Order: sequence, then C-alpha cells, then structure tokens
Amino acid sequence: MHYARGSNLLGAFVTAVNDRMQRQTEQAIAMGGQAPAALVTIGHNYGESVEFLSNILQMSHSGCVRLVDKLHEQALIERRPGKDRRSLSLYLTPAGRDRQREVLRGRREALNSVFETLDERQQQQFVELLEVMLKAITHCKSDADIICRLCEEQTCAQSRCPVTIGSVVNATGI
Amino acid sequence: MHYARGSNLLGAFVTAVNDRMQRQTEQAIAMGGQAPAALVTIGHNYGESVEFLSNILQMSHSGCVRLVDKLHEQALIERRPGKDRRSLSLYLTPAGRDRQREVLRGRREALNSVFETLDERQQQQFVELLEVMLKAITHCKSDADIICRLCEEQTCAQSRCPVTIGSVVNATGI
DNA sequence: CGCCAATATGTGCGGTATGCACACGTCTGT
DNA sequence: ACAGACGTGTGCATACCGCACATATTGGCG
Repeated sequence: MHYARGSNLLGAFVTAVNDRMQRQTEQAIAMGGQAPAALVTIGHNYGESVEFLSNILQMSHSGCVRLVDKLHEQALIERRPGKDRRSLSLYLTPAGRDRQREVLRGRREALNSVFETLDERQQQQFVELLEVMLKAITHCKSDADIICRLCEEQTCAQSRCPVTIGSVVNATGI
Repeated sequence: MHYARGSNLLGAFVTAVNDRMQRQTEQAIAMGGQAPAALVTIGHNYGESVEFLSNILQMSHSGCVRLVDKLHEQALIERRPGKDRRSLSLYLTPAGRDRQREVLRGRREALNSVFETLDERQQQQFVELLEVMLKAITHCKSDADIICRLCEEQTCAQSRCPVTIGSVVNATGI
C-alpha cells in the first residue's frame, strides 16, 4: 500500500513537469505535437532520414513526412539527397538551429523551475535515483533515442549518460 | 554546469515516464487527448460542471463541451441539471466508473514499472524528494487540481498529499 | 542478367482533437 | 428591470496524425 502512494506521487509529478515542458517547447516553436522533438532530434542526428526520425518520434512514416514538410515550409530544415537515391538527409538550417536552441532553452527553464526547488544535497540524491531508473528502463539504443529525443546533447555527452549505459547493459538484441 | 545535467536527466525521465503513462491511459479508454484525464477528474469531482472541468483540463470551454459529448455518446458519463438552470452536473455512469478504473490501472502499471526499479530505501528517498518539489510548485488549489487530474484519489487521500499542502501553504490568492 | 521483395519517400483521404467566434438562455447586482 | 457576467452549446476552421496506396530505388537470388 505504501508504494502505491509513491507511484501516485510520481504520476502527479510527471504530469506537472511534462505540462510545463510541453508548454514551453511548443511555444518556442509555435507548433505542437512532435514538432519540438523533431527539431531537436534532427539537430542531434545530422543527415539522418525521415524513416529514422519517424522511429524516434514514434509516429507513422506518413505523419512524419507531413511534419517534415511543415518544418521545411518554415525554412527550419533542409532536405538533401541521402545515401541512397531513395532516401533523404535532413539538416537544420541556421534558422532551424536557432529555433532548436529556443526549444531547448524553454525546456531547460521548465525543468530548472522544478529541479531548483531542491537544495544542493537533495539535487545530488535525486540525480542518483534518476540514474538508477533511467538505466533500468532503457533496454536498447532505440529506447535511448526515444527517451532522449528532447535532450540537450552537449549536457548529455559531457558526462556519463545513464540512458546510453542502460541501452548497452540491458541490450536485448534490437 | 552540474545541475544542467540534473535538469536534463529530469527531462529525459519525465519524457520516458509520461510516454508510458500516456500510452497506457489512452489505450484503456480508446480515446486520446484529455479524455483519460476527463474521466478521472469527473470521477473525483462528482456533480461538477463543464466549466469546472475545462479549467482543470486546461482546454477551451467549447473543446470541453465536445469532449463531454464524446464521453456521453459512449455512455461513460451522465449530464444532469446543475445548481443553476444554466449549468450541468457531470457524473460517471457505472460503465464510466469501470472505464475510469481501467485508466487508473493502466497509469498505475506504467508508473510501477518505473518506480519499482528502485529498492525500498531508494523509493523512500525518492518519495521525500518528490514531496519537496510537488509542494514547492503548487501555488493554489487550481494548480493542485491540474497536477492531480490523473491521480488515484483514495491513494492520495489516505495520506498527506504534498500537492494539497503546497496549494494551501503557497496560496497567493487564486 | 532479370525479377521480386524490401526499403524510402510521398499522396489521397479520412478521422480525431481542439480552438475561435458567436448564439442563446440564465443569473446577479445595482 | 436591465446590463453585464456566466454557463452551455454550435458553426466553422485548423492542426495533427494514421491507413492505404502509389512511386522510385535498392539488393539479393535464381
């Protein structure tokens, strides 16, 4: 009965933080749905294909084509020929890069407004617990890409990322 | 620089958990958007109006009317005359109550699958930190209702809810 | 080599979720 | 008693997204 309360608090917390994050990121790009994640993910994975993107965003291929169209209309991304003559490579334009930074800044502000209510010692404890859970729930690279689709890459890269670690340690094949 | 990593991990974590929670709750009711939250919230607030609901779900009044229509079509809720002759009172039907339980079960499963990767001592630590943050970010009753729109009420009520406490302690008027 | 299955993109069409502007009835305070 | 606030509902439009399908390309295999 006791950890039912824990799970419930976790749910309330996730709802609260996700609301803030979503509001800020959607406002930064003036588009909803998976658009903010698309911009960030394309920025993290220069030159990848629409197919690749649709997997990370967990949407249908056709939906992703439409999303890419929208981003292209707004001159936020470029479509260049890919490795195949079938596929495309997606790149952020300079304007897209700027917009991506705004998305990430909005996200960071939303997250800081919650995280900084902890004192330094609590922050450290909290990070350790997050690491345990993130590591445990990431079973492959695909999981990791999905979880990190809105992450700040350099922040992640400059230190050991529990999601990446989990994706290796728990790897089940795919 | 160090807590930028913490905020980023928090973001990845929230994204991961929210994905799971959303998938499970939407599947339970076979409707998307705010429908799961609507069902749970109506269950928590028997006899409240459409207006009340639209505030908690943070959607326009008209959008909320349409949502209520959908739930009514599926015989999940009842519309009875409200206090005024203007307003309605919303109630779950027995089928709606069942469906609400399924939504909450899906949510609980999603959350447990993450929370239970911590051992007992870590769970206790984690709950304490969640309490600190939830209390700090809740400034009024409206905040509390929004954050708790998908909560399991009895789990919340049987022990001190940090969201409710925050809504009182930090009250700023509205 | 020639052909078929797999891959990658894109389109036609429809459905769901939601908002804005507005209409209508009801209430409330002066 | 009447103006303005309030609560509900409707017409219309839009954003987002999936399914089924069309098209182009590739790779493997007989």
